[in-house]
Amino acid sequence: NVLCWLETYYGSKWRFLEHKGPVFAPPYEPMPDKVKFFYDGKPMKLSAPAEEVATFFAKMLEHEYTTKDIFRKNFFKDWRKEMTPEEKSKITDLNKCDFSDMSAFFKAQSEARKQMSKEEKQKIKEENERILQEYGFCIMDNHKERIGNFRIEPPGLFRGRGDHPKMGMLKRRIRPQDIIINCSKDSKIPKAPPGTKWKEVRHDNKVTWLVSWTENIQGSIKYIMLNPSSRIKGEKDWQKYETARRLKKCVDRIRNQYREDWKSKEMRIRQRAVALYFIDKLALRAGNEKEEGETADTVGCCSLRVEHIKLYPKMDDQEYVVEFDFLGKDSIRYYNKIPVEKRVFKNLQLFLENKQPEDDLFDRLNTSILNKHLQELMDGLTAKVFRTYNASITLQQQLKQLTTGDDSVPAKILSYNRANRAVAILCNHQRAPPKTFEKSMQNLQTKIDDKQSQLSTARKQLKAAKADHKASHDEKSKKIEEQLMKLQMQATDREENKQIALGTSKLNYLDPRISVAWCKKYGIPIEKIYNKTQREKFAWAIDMAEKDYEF
DNA sequence: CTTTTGACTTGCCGAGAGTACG
DNA sequence: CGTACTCTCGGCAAGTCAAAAG
Repeated sequence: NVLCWLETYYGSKWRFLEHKGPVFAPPYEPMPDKVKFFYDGKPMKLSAPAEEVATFFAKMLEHEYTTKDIFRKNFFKDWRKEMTPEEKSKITDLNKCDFSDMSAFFKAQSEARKQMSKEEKQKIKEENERILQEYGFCIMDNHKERIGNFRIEPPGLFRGRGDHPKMGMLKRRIRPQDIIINCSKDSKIPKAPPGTKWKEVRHDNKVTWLVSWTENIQGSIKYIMLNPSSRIKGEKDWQKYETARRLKKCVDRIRNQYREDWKSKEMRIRQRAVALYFIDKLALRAGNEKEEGETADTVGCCSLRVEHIKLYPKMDDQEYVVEFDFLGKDSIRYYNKIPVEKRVFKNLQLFLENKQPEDDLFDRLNTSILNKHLQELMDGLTAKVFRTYNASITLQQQLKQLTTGDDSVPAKILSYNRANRAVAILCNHQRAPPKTFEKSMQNLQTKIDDKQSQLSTARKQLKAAKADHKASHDEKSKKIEEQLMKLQMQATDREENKQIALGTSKLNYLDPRISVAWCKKYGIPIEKIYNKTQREKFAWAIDMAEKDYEF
C-alpha cells in the first residue's frame, strides 16, 4: 500500500511509539558481615564499591578463566580503580586475595533458591510476570508489541569468547543518566527512576530501537529492540528471504561472471572473484577488518591470512585441494579440505607468493570493495545474502531428496532434521557436545532395549493367543513397534547431532516458508518443526506459505 | 579515500522452567 | 512427589554493512 511504500521510501520505521523505558539491574546488596574477604590470610572489610566488584570475581571462581593471566590482570586493574586509597595501597597482589568464603556464600544462596517452596517460587514468577506486563510491551503504530530485551544488562566481569584480550574487565553498572530513550513526541514519555534523569530523550522514527546506551568495554552501543514476533522484525526477515530469492534468479549469471574474473588481468579482480567463489561455495562470512588487540583474533573470507590456508596440488586421489583452518565468528574453528578448480588453485598460489604467514591472503580486497561490486551485480546483494541463499536452497533440495511420502511421521522428522543438519554443516554451526551427551545416549538406549523386550513379550502373547484374540494382540505389538521405531529415530538423530547446532540456521538462514510448505505437503503438524517462540517469529510464513511454495 | 559510528543480524551458551520418570 | 533429565529462552557477545565523519 501507498503508506507503506512512503515509509520505506523516506526510511521511517514507525509513526507512533510508546513504551515504559528499561528495567534496571537491581542495586547492589552488600555482603552480610559474616562473609569475609581475606587478604594475605587476614579478614578485611571492603568498601561497598570494591566489595561489589570483588563479588563478581567470587561468583566466577569456579570457572577456569579466573585462572587465566589476561583475565586476572584485567580484573585486578579495573578492581583497583574501585578501591579507596587505603584499599589500593593494601591490596597489591591478586594472588593474596581469597574470595572463597564469598564464593561459598553465593553457592549456598543459589542452593537455597533451588530449595524454595512452591509458594515462594510462584511468588517470584508472578512478580516477573508483572514486570513483563508493565515493561515488556510497547505500542508501535496501533499494535501492542512484545519487546525483546527490556532489562538493562547488570554489571559484571566481561568474558569475551575465545582468546579475548579484554576478558576480566569490569562491565560497569548502567544508570539512568547513561540511557537514551527513543519514542514518539506525542507518546507518554517514560519516567526516569525518582531523582534521576535520562541522558537524552529523542524522537527518531528512522530507527527501530526504544532504548540505547554505550557499553564501556568496546565503547559500542547497546539497544533495546522489539521481539522477533513483532511486525517490524517480521517484515525485515521476510525482506531478507525475498532478496535471497532474487539472488536465486541471477546466481548463474553471477557465477559465470566470477569464473570469468578468475582470468582477469587485474589482481584485485581475480582476488575479488576467488573470494566470492569461497563465499558462495563454502558459505564463508564476509570477514570485516577488526582492530587488533580489541577483540579475539578471528577472520572471515576477506580477512583470511596466508597462515589460514594450505595448498595441495595432489592429495590422495584428488587434485588442487585447499585446506582451510581458521577461527571464525565466536572463535569457532573452521576446518575444511576441498578440491577447487585448477584456475582457483593457480590464483591462490599467486596470491601467496612472497608473503609471510601473517599477511592477508586477499591484500587487494576488503568487504567494502566486495559489497560494492555485489551491489552492482544485483540490487541489495551483499556477501551475507549468499549464506542465506545457499542455506535455504540446500534445505529445499535436501528435503526433496530425503523425504519419502509413505514414511512414518518420526521418519519424516528425521529427514527434516537431516536436511537442517546439512545446512548447519555448510554454515559451520557447531556446538560443544552437551555435558550429559553420553549419559543421555545411554538412557535412550536403555529405553530402546526395554521397548524391544516389550515387543518380544507382546509377540509371544500374540502367538499364544492366536486362536482367540488375534486382532487386539496384533494391534498391541504394532503399537510397540511404532514406539520402538520412534525411539530409534530419536537415537539416530541425537547421535548425528552431537556437535551440530541446528538452531542458528533454523532461526536465521532457512526461509521458514520452505518448512511450512513441507509440513503442509506431508501432513506434519508445524509444532513438530517449530516450538512456540519459533511459531511466533515465523507467524508471517505460517500464514502465507502453501504446500507448493518454492523458494 | 579511510576510519569511525550506528543500527541491525547472527551466534553460542547457561540458567531455569518444564517434563518424564521411578 | 521429588528427582533427573531435556528443552526453551534470554543473555549478551560478535558479526555485517551502510552512512557519517575526518
